[in-house]
Amino acid sequence: MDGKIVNLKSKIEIYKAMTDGANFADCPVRDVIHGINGKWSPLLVMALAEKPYRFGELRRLVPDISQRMLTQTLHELQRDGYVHREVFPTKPPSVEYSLTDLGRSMFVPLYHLVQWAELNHDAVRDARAAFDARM
Amino acid sequence: MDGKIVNLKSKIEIYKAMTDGANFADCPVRDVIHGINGKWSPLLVMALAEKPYRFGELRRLVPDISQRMLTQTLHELQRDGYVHREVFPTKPPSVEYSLTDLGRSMFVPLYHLVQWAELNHDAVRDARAAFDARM
DNA sequence: AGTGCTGGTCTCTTTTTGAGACTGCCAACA
DNA sequence: TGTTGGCAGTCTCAAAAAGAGACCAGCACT
Repeated sequence: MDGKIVNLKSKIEIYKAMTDGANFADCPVRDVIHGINGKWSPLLVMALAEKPYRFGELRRLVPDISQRMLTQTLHELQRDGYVHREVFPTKPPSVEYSLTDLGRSMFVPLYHLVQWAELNHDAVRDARAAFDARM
Repeated sequence: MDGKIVNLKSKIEIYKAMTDGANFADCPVRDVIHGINGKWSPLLVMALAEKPYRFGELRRLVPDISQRMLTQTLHELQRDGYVHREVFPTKPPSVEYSLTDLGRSMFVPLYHLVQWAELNHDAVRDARAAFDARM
Protein backbone atom coordinates (compact mmCIF):
# COMPACT_ATOMS: atom_id res chain seq x y z
CA MET A 1 0.00 0.00 0.00
CA ASP A 2 1.00 3.58 -0.55
CA GLY A 3 3.42 2.62 -3.24
CA LYS A 4 4.05 6.21 -4.27
CA ILE A 5 7.44 7.64 -3.40
CA VAL A 6 6.35 10.64 -1.36
CA ASN A 7 9.21 13.08 -1.09
CA LEU A 8 12.01 10.69 -0.34
CA LYS A 9 14.32 13.63 0.04
CA SER A 10 12.01 15.15 2.64
CA LYS A 11 11.95 11.89 4.51
CA ILE A 12 15.68 11.92 4.81
CA GLU A 13 15.70 15.55 5.89
CA ILE A 14 13.09 14.92 8.54
CA TYR A 15 14.93 11.85 9.74
CA LYS A 16 18.10 13.89 10.00
CA ALA A 17 16.12 16.51 11.92
CA MET A 18 15.27 13.75 14.37
CA THR A 19 18.83 12.56 14.81
CA ASP A 20 20.57 15.93 14.81
CA GLY A 21 22.17 16.73 18.10
CA ALA A 22 22.34 13.11 19.16
CA ASN A 23 20.00 13.64 22.10
CA PHE A 24 16.58 15.01 22.98
CA ALA A 25 17.70 18.34 24.37
CA ASP A 26 19.54 19.25 21.18
CA CYS A 27 16.90 18.01 18.73
CA PRO A 28 13.72 20.10 18.58
CA VAL A 29 11.75 17.55 16.58
CA ARG A 30 12.39 14.72 18.98
CA ASP A 31 11.69 17.10 21.82
CA VAL A 32 8.27 18.06 20.40
CA ILE A 33 7.40 14.47 19.50
CA HIS A 34 8.33 13.39 22.99
CA GLY A 35 5.81 15.88 24.42
CA ILE A 36 3.00 14.57 22.21
CA ASN A 37 4.09 11.02 22.72
CA GLY A 38 3.33 10.45 26.39
CA LYS A 39 1.21 7.53 27.44
CA TRP A 40 -1.83 9.69 28.16
CA SER A 41 -1.23 12.80 26.05
CA PRO A 42 -2.87 11.61 22.81
CA LEU A 43 -5.94 10.39 24.67
CA LEU A 44 -6.42 13.68 26.53
CA VAL A 45 -5.89 15.73 23.36
CA MET A 46 -8.48 13.60 21.59
CA ALA A 47 -10.91 14.20 24.44
CA LEU A 48 -10.33 17.96 24.56
CA ALA A 49 -10.62 18.18 20.77
CA GLU A 50 -14.27 17.25 21.17
CA LYS A 51 -14.98 19.94 23.75
CA PRO A 52 -13.50 21.49 26.88
CA TYR A 53 -13.62 19.37 30.00
CA ARG A 54 -13.11 19.90 33.70
CA PHE A 55 -10.63 17.98 35.79
CA GLY A 56 -13.15 15.65 37.35
CA GLU A 57 -14.88 15.06 34.04
CA LEU A 58 -11.62 13.96 32.45
CA ARG A 59 -10.94 11.69 35.37
CA ARG A 60 -14.32 10.00 34.96
CA LEU A 61 -13.94 9.93 31.17
CA VAL A 62 -10.63 8.07 31.39
CA PRO A 63 -11.18 5.79 34.34
CA ASP A 64 -7.80 4.08 34.22
CA ILE A 65 -5.67 7.19 34.59
CA SER A 66 -4.42 8.05 38.04
CA GLN A 67 -5.05 11.54 39.38
CA ARG A 68 -1.30 11.95 39.59
CA MET A 69 -0.77 11.28 35.87
CA LEU A 70 -3.84 13.32 34.90
CA THR A 71 -2.50 16.35 36.75
CA GLN A 72 0.99 15.86 35.40
CA THR A 73 -0.01 15.25 31.77
CA LEU A 74 -2.36 18.25 31.71
CA HIS A 75 0.42 20.34 33.20
CA GLU A 76 2.84 19.26 30.47
CA LEU A 77 0.28 19.85 27.72
CA GLN A 78 -0.35 23.30 29.16
CA ARG A 79 3.35 24.04 29.37
CA ASP A 80 3.89 23.08 25.73
CA GLY A 81 1.04 25.38 24.71
CA TYR A 82 -1.48 22.75 23.58
CA VAL A 83 -3.94 23.21 26.43
CA HIS A 84 -5.46 26.23 28.15
CA ARG A 85 -6.33 26.02 31.85
CA GLU A 86 -8.96 28.32 33.27
CA VAL A 87 -10.10 28.51 36.89
CA PHE A 88 -13.68 29.58 37.62
CA PRO A 89 -14.28 31.00 41.11
CA THR A 90 -17.41 29.00 41.79
CA LYS A 91 -18.26 27.74 45.26
CA PRO A 92 -15.99 24.73 44.92
CA PRO A 93 -13.65 26.29 42.35
CA SER A 94 -13.82 24.48 39.05
CA VAL A 95 -11.06 24.25 36.46
CA GLU A 96 -11.71 23.93 32.75
CA TYR A 97 -9.20 22.57 30.26
CA SER A 98 -9.48 23.32 26.54
CA LEU A 99 -7.31 23.10 23.42
CA THR A 100 -5.45 26.20 22.28
CA ASP A 101 -5.02 27.08 18.60
CA LEU A 102 -1.68 25.28 18.72
CA GLY A 103 -3.37 22.26 20.26
CA ARG A 104 -6.07 22.22 17.58
CA SER A 105 -3.37 22.50 14.93
CA MET A 106 -1.46 19.57 16.40
CA PHE A 107 -4.68 17.59 16.66
CA VAL A 108 -4.95 17.40 12.87
CA PRO A 109 -1.97 15.08 12.24
CA LEU A 110 -2.59 13.27 15.52
CA TYR A 111 -6.11 12.59 14.36
CA HIS A 112 -4.79 11.06 11.13
CA LEU A 113 -2.60 8.73 13.13
CA VAL A 114 -5.51 7.69 15.34
CA GLN A 115 -7.64 7.14 12.25
CA TRP A 116 -4.92 4.92 10.84
CA ALA A 117 -4.91 2.96 14.09
CA GLU A 118 -8.67 2.61 13.93
CA LEU A 119 -8.54 1.32 10.35
CA ASN A 120 -5.62 -1.03 10.84
CA HIS A 121 -5.92 -2.48 14.29
CA ASP A 122 -7.11 -5.76 12.83
CA ALA A 123 -3.93 -6.03 10.75
CA VAL A 124 -1.81 -5.28 13.80
CA ARG A 125 -3.69 -7.77 15.92
CA ASP A 126 -3.29 -10.42 13.22
CA ALA A 127 0.44 -9.72 12.87
CA ARG A 128 0.84 -10.01 16.61
CA ALA A 129 -1.08 -13.27 16.78
CA ALA A 130 0.94 -14.74 13.91
CA PHE A 131 4.19 -13.66 15.53
CA ASP A 132 3.23 -15.15 18.88
CA ALA A 133 2.10 -18.40 17.25
CA ARG A 134 5.52 -18.77 15.61
CA MET A 135 7.28 -18.57 18.98
CA MET B 1 -5.51 27.91 12.63
CA ASP B 2 -7.46 25.08 11.06
CA GLY B 3 -10.72 26.78 11.81
CA LYS B 4 -12.69 24.36 9.69
CA ILE B 5 -14.85 21.92 11.56
CA VAL B 6 -13.46 18.67 10.18
CA ASN B 7 -15.93 15.90 10.87
CA LEU B 8 -16.82 16.69 14.42
CA LYS B 9 -18.88 13.55 14.50
CA SER B 10 -15.89 11.48 13.44
CA LYS B 11 -13.80 13.06 16.14
CA ILE B 12 -16.27 11.97 18.74
CA GLU B 13 -16.45 8.48 17.31
CA ILE B 14 -12.69 8.14 17.28
CA TYR B 15 -12.48 9.46 20.79
CA LYS B 16 -15.05 6.93 21.89
CA ALA B 17 -12.98 4.27 20.15
CA MET B 18 -10.10 5.32 22.36
CA THR B 19 -12.06 5.19 25.59
CA ASP B 20 -14.12 2.07 24.89
CA GLY B 21 -13.28 -0.75 27.19
CA ALA B 22 -11.81 1.53 29.82
CA ASN B 23 -8.34 0.04 29.50
CA PHE B 24 -5.65 -0.73 26.96
CA ALA B 25 -6.32 -4.42 26.58
CA ASP B 26 -9.95 -3.85 25.65
CA CYS B 27 -9.41 -0.88 23.33
CA PRO B 28 -7.78 -1.70 19.98
CA VAL B 29 -7.08 1.92 19.08
CA ARG B 30 -5.28 2.71 22.30
CA ASP B 31 -3.47 -0.60 21.98
CA VAL B 32 -2.20 0.23 18.48
CA ILE B 33 -1.31 3.81 19.38
CA HIS B 34 0.61 2.52 22.37
CA GLY B 35 2.73 0.35 20.07
CA ILE B 36 3.59 3.29 17.81
CA ASN B 37 3.98 5.60 20.73
CA GLY B 38 7.05 4.22 22.45
CA LYS B 39 9.96 6.47 23.22
CA TRP B 40 12.10 5.06 20.40
CA SER B 41 9.55 3.59 17.99
CA PRO B 42 8.88 6.73 15.90
CA LEU B 43 12.58 7.40 15.51
CA LEU B 44 13.34 3.87 14.35
CA VAL B 45 10.39 3.85 11.95
CA MET B 46 11.59 7.17 10.50
CA ALA B 47 15.06 5.70 10.02
CA LEU B 48 13.82 2.49 8.40
CA ALA B 49 11.47 4.47 6.14
CA GLU B 50 14.56 5.84 4.45
CA LYS B 51 16.15 2.45 3.82
CA PRO B 52 16.76 -0.88 5.57
CA TYR B 53 19.41 -0.87 8.24
CA ARG B 54 21.35 -3.45 10.20
CA PHE B 55 21.42 -3.65 13.97
CA GLY B 56 24.81 -2.04 14.39
CA GLU B 57 24.01 0.67 11.86
CA LEU B 58 20.90 1.65 13.81
CA ARG B 59 22.90 1.70 17.01
CA ARG B 60 25.41 4.08 15.48
CA LEU B 61 22.67 6.15 13.83
CA VAL B 62 20.90 6.71 17.15
CA PRO B 63 23.78 7.04 19.57
CA ASP B 64 21.71 7.67 22.67
CA ILE B 65 19.66 4.45 22.53
CA SER B 66 20.84 1.58 24.67
CA GLN B 67 21.35 -1.80 23.02
CA ARG B 68 18.72 -3.14 25.37
CA MET B 69 16.05 -0.69 24.17
CA LEU B 70 17.10 -1.07 20.53
CA THR B 71 16.65 -4.84 20.72
CA GLN B 72 13.37 -4.52 22.58
CA THR B 73 11.84 -1.80 20.39
CA LEU B 74 12.76 -3.60 17.16
CA HIS B 75 11.27 -6.77 18.60
CA GLU B 76 8.00 -4.99 19.40
CA LEU B 77 7.87 -3.34 15.97
CA GLN B 78 8.43 -6.73 14.39
CA ARG B 79 5.75 -8.33 16.54
CA ASP B 80 3.19 -5.68 15.55
CA GLY B 81 4.02 -6.25 11.88
CA TYR B 82 5.70 -2.93 11.09
CA VAL B 83 9.22 -4.28 10.69
CA HIS B 84 10.70 -7.28 8.88
CA ARG B 85 13.80 -8.94 10.33
CA GLU B 86 16.07 -10.94 8.04
CA VAL B 87 19.18 -12.81 9.09
CA PHE B 88 21.97 -13.23 6.52
CA PRO B 89 24.32 -16.17 7.16
CA THR B 90 27.51 -14.22 6.57
CA LYS B 91 30.69 -14.96 8.51
CA PRO B 92 29.56 -12.88 11.46
CA PRO B 93 25.82 -13.24 10.82
CA SER B 94 24.25 -9.93 9.94
CA VAL B 95 20.63 -8.96 10.55
CA GLU B 96 18.74 -6.49 8.40
CA TYR B 97 15.65 -4.62 9.51
CA SER B 98 13.21 -3.10 7.01
CA LEU B 99 9.66 -1.74 6.97
CA THR B 100 6.84 -4.03 5.91
CA ASP B 101 3.92 -2.79 3.83
CA LEU B 102 2.04 -2.23 7.06
CA GLY B 103 4.97 -0.26 8.40
CA ARG B 104 5.14 1.90 5.28
CA SER B 105 1.41 2.49 5.54
CA MET B 106 1.73 3.56 9.17
CA PHE B 107 4.67 5.77 8.28
CA VAL B 108 2.40 8.09 6.26
CA PRO B 109 0.42 9.56 9.18
CA LEU B 110 3.46 9.36 11.45
CA TYR B 111 5.37 11.38 8.92
CA HIS B 112 2.67 14.08 8.96
CA LEU B 113 2.99 14.31 12.72
CA VAL B 114 6.77 14.61 12.51
CA GLN B 115 6.39 17.28 9.83
CA TRP B 116 4.06 19.17 12.13
CA ALA B 117 6.67 18.94 14.87
CA GLU B 118 9.31 20.22 12.51
CA LEU B 119 7.17 23.20 11.47
CA ASN B 120 5.98 24.07 14.95
CA HIS B 121 8.82 23.41 17.31
CA ASP B 122 9.50 27.12 17.59
CA ALA B 123 5.93 27.73 18.76
CA VAL B 124 6.24 24.94 21.30
CA ARG B 125 9.57 26.20 22.52
CA ASP B 126 8.14 29.72 22.88
CA ALA B 127 5.09 28.47 24.75
CA ARG B 128 7.32 26.53 27.09
CA ALA B 129 9.59 29.51 27.73
CA ALA B 130 6.58 31.78 28.38
CA PHE B 131 5.08 29.25 30.76
CA ASP B 132 8.32 28.81 32.68
CA ALA B 133 8.83 32.58 32.88
CA ARG B 134 5.39 32.96 34.49
CA MET B 135 6.32 30.57 37.26
C1' DA C 1 -21.88 16.67 63.00
C1' DG C 2 -21.35 14.08 59.13
C1' DT C 3 -21.17 13.44 54.01
C1' DG C 4 -19.89 14.69 49.50
C1' DC C 5 -18.02 17.46 45.86
C1' DT C 6 -14.17 20.40 44.01
C1' DG C 7 -8.98 19.96 42.23
C1' DG C 8 -5.43 18.63 43.46
C1' DT C 9 -0.68 16.89 46.53
C1' DC C 10 2.04 13.25 49.07
C1' DT C 11 3.91 8.82 49.89
C1' DC C 12 4.78 4.12 48.77
C1' DT C 13 5.19 0.28 45.56
C1' DT C 14 5.67 -1.57 41.04
C1' DT C 15 7.10 -1.13 36.35
C1' DT C 16 10.00 0.69 32.83
C1' DT C 17 14.29 2.45 31.24
C1' DG C 18 19.26 3.26 31.13
C1' DA C 19 24.37 2.01 31.62
C1' DG C 20 27.31 -1.02 30.80
C1' DA C 21 29.59 -5.64 31.47
C1' DC C 22 29.48 -10.06 29.21
C1' DT C 23 28.76 -13.88 25.46
C1' DG C 24 30.19 -16.75 21.22
C1' DC C 25 31.80 -16.74 16.78
C1' DC C 26 35.03 -15.67 13.27
C1' DA C 27 38.55 -12.67 10.69
C1' DA C 28 42.51 -9.96 10.45
C1' DC C 29 46.77 -8.63 12.56
C1' DA C 30 51.31 -8.95 14.96
C1' DT D 1 49.95 -17.71 18.75
C1' DG D 2 48.02 -14.54 21.18
C1' DT D 3 45.33 -10.35 20.60
C1' DT D 4 42.22 -7.39 18.91
C1' DG D 5 37.99 -6.09 16.83
C1' DG D 6 33.27 -6.37 14.74
C1' DC D 7 28.70 -8.61 14.87
C1' DA D 8 24.12 -9.13 17.32
C1' DG D 9 22.61 -9.54 20.94
C1' DT D 10 21.71 -11.03 26.57
C1' DC D 11 22.17 -10.11 31.60
C1' DT D 12 22.44 -7.58 35.79
C1' DC D 13 21.90 -3.75 38.55
C1' DA D 14 20.75 1.15 39.42
C1' DA D 15 17.80 5.08 38.30
C1' DA D 16 13.69 7.10 36.63
C1' DA D 17 8.79 6.98 35.65
C1' DA D 18 4.19 5.42 36.51
C1' DG D 19 0.35 3.46 39.35
C1' DA D 20 -2.50 3.04 43.78
C1' DG D 21 -4.46 5.25 47.03
C1' DA D 22 -4.43 8.15 51.40
C1' DC D 23 -4.88 12.87 52.50
C1' DC D 24 -5.88 18.13 52.19
C1' DA D 25 -8.85 22.65 52.49
C1' DG D 26 -13.12 24.85 51.58
C1' DC D 27 -17.90 24.97 50.98
C1' DA D 28 -22.97 23.05 50.55
C1' DC D 29 -26.47 20.17 51.95
C1' DT D 30 -28.73 17.26 55.53
